[in-house]
Amino acid sequence: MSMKLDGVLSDRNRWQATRCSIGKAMEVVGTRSAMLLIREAFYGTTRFDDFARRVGITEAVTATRLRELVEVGVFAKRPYREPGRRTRHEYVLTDMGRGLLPTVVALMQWGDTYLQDDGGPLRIVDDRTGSPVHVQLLNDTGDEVGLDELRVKVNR
Amino acid sequence: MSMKLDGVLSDRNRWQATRCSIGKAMEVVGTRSAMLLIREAFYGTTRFDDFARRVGITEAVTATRLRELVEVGVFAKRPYREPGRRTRHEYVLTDMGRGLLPTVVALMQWGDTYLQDDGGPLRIVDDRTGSPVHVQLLNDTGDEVGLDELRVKVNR
DNA sequence: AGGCTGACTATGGAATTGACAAGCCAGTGA
DNA sequence: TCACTGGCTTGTCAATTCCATAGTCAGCCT
Repeated sequence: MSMKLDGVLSDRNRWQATRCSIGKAMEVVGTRSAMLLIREAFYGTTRFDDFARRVGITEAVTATRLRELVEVGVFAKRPYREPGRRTRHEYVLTDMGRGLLPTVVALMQWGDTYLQDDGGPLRIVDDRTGSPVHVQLLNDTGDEVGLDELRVKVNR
Repeated sequence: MSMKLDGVLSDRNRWQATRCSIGKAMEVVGTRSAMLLIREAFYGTTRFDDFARRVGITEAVTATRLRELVEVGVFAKRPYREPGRRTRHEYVLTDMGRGLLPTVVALMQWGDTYLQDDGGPLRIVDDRTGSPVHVQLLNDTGDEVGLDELRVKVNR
């Protein structure tokens, strides 16, 4: 009922997950506001006020979080000018930010399944086929892999 | 460069994500300690002391977090008795907890790619084939779907 | 009876997160 | 020139998260 630990990892008392990517990731996007801002960006939002209003957090929190996320490279801040308007900045996801798509969809899928009575308010589908989209663990040949078939190895 | 919003959702100013599953999920597992405890459970840890020591958080935090996670149903607390020992409790992931596997692996994969210099310390492989495991967004026919091909619909 | 161990609980303090409210500033548009 | 607006910044306050240290408690072992 758990992953298999390989070689030197097999005695869990003899190693520490000091550089754990999960821990590092949580320090960057491990707040509600950060995750919701990223969700909102996936929905197409790019402007400060829209972020604050649509996510439902204060402008102060929005400013702080966006600044941090720009700093680590999840968002890029780009100048833009609507005709007859002065220059403003928009916040767009970088490659790094877009790399969070599986995480965000996985979280949403989990929330839909276990925290909502009715499967959740929204559904994500493939625009071409209309079929529902879900997050899965796959091996190289495209087969789904379950928890019991996972093995943790030391990299390299 | 973002998801498509369907029908009534298409004007992002006319609706609010009040029951957003991502927000709800983040309130349950949106702390570093919660996510690391769940990671640790995937590695096979079940006992209080082991959780605290291996994750590297204090016993106080461990107790609080495990209590909350048992309450929401991510962990189950089960009595066990080793021969010649008194009864203790172990913490095991429920179905709900195991449902977080894609989220945890997605986070790890993202951290490995964008927050580590060398791809991260650990690697998860399929125990049967030895091939690396990764998280992907798939439609019903098993084809990968990118951000631009996603459509958000109202559930019903 | 007394010690040991695993599993907590309690206390205090620092840092982070977030709400609410107010203020500021650079252009437009009138 | 003056109000307005989008886009922030600042200030205050409460709650949460985390660390460190110390203490408790049940029952098994001797």
